[in-house]
Amino acid sequence: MKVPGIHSFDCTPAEAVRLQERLRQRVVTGGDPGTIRRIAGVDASYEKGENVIYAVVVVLSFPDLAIVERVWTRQETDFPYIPGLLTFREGPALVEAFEDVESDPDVVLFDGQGIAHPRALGIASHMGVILDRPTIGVAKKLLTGTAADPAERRGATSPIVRDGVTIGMAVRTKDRVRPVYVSVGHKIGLEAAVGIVLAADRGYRLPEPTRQAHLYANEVRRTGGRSRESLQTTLMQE
DNA sequence: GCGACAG
DNA sequence: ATCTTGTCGC
Repeated sequence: MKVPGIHSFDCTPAEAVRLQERLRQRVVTGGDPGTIRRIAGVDASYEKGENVIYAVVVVLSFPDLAIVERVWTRQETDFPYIPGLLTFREGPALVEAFEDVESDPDVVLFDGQGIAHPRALGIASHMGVILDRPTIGVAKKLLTGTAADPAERRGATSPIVRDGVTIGMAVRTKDRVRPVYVSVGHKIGLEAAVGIVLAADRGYRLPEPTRQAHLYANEVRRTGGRSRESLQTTLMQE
């Protein structure tokens, strides 16, 4: 994929906050991707004590959700994990991974927040602006705002509210299992985002794109991308 | 000042 | 995110 370099990630935490406040104005919080044929999931994994990050992008067909492409990258990071500044830690590696993606995903799911963020620019929104394509944030925990617990049945929802404004939706993707927190990333509305997350879920807490990305990220970290399953992708990158 | 705090 | 086995419950 062509990823137009919008800005540099080389900055201090204070500069990062200012950049977020500027970029938030470029986020489009409405719309609908239309017919979806390809949906991608993104995730990152780390080497325990070192500053090494493995970032992956997994593209699946939709609505059948069969894996059609998997890309991974290994990169060193300097930026520490700071709540609210996750993109500055994982962004560089993610951009590198996306540059190797050959498919053309209609929407991308991220492991983290979209606009349900202190400055309305979680990793899904930020990357959405960088990639200029529809994105959705699917987080396992809230960063800001509050939400009542959704009914226990799969499909139940409850709005994530902050200052009286709905910034996302707690979504029960599996009966009696903790909900995931969905928020608009870029170029999509909340209703469409929730519908896509549920349509991309196959009975696990996490929707397939994100779940597969998580599994793959751990696989390449533990095997150095040399496992049998990823041999083909590995050879293509070498 | 104190507590909270995506991955 | 990562370090880690079995175990209780649907």
